[in-house]
Amino acid sequence: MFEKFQDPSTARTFKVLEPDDLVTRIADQVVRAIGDGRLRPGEKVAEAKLARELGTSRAPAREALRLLESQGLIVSHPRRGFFVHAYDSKEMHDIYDLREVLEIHASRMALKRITEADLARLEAQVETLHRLGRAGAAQEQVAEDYRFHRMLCELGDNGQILRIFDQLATQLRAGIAIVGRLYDDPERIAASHDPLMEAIRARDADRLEAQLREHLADAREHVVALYLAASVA
Amino acid sequence: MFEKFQDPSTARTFKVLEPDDLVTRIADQVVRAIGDGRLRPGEKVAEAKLARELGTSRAPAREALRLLESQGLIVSHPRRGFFVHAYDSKEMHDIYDLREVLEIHASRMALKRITEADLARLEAQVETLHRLGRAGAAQEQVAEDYRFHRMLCELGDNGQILRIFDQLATQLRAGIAIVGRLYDDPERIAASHDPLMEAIRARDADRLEAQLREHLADAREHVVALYLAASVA
DNA sequence: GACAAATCAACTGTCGACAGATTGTTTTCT
DNA sequence: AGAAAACAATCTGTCGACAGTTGATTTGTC
Repeated sequence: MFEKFQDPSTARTFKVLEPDDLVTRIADQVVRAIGDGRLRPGEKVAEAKLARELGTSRAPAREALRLLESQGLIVSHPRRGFFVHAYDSKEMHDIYDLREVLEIHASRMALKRITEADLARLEAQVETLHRLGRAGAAQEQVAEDYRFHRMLCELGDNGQILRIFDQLATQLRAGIAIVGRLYDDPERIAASHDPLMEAIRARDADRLEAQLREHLADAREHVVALYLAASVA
Repeated sequence: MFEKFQDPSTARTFKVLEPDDLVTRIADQVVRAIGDGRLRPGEKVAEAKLARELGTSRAPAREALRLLESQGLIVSHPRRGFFVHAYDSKEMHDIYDLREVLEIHASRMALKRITEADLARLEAQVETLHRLGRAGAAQEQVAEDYRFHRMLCELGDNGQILRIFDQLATQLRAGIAIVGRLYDDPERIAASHDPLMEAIRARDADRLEAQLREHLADAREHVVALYLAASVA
């Protein structure tokens, strides 16, 4: 359900043909609905209604909701149904806190083994951010921003960390979309990645850690504030 | 499905009555089966067969497997079924690596706010470990060991980290049970927690970090080695 | 008019069924 | 005998159905 953030580095001649995975597609619909505000935090997501609207039976709809529940985006109350997780500020804070820890650890590992080719890919990604920044394409920039950070985690070469990163990313989507709509300065966002790249290029782990902390603290502030505003409104 | 590791600190007069959650109970059965070797890593877990044997319909069996999949204990190949995740040594290493990062971070946070009452609870838990060690009750000691580490994470007061810790714990159960059977010196295990407690009592974060690294490296070594032995055998 | 009981529509948990896919086995052909 | 093809058994993905709940609405009582 997360194609945008998936690994583009695996060089294959042919793409693996996924049998149309109904569950994944339904989950994707729900994530999207939450992302663009059709589903508000706290709102009920009835599996029966969801299935009816999508023209499927309840079984796959239910599975999709369970999947999202396991990622934290949905919560369920037995016999009562599924609801969009309404994060409070503490929870949003916790998510970013965890993200910070993971990303710093992964990137430290990454610096130990990063190749020139990896560096080039990261540079290219930052360049993409700048391009989207100049174009003012905030929505897409958010996705590419995540991709940059995901690449960094990937280079850390720990599958579990990558798995959790993706879970966090899913949870943050609710906030991301909002931020994407409201961020006023995409060029600043792009520019904020330059110091990270410098530290990476210099292979200076301590500097990178410091920069990441700053970078993420900034993102956290924006997302938390805007997410909460959207929840209440 | 994880009662043993759940938070015992929440003081309630009455326990919340969970409606008999079939899914949870089925998942628990599967975890247990993996834990005590009835299901081997890599083995197929057919939802149809599982449902038949448990006397339920396929729907809840399927959901239980999906749940475990989201925790990483089960993997699924579309249209082919579910299988017990056969971890390789790299994956086991990754799990412990992540666990180390999380636990160190959580316990650093914990030290900042730990109260005398918390300290007493931790001490009591270590005492339990010693008691079980002297009794040679390896199996139960493993569970209580986890509980100690979970308490530490809990004191870090980050719900996300706790959530991930539980996911990791589920994944490690496969290895845990084996270790529980094979560990030769439960008293040594218990004793290995003493230096941790000392660092905590002294509120010395750096010392605690060093001790945790050592402590976990030790556990990792045992679990990885024994898990792999069991997979091949 | 406010509150409690009765009513009702919609939903969840679970089930059994069916079509198509997959795997393992038997049969057929070379 | 060995490879290929046909077959059988089993399983997955999806569906529609039914009973028991839940939350909302209406009705009835003071």
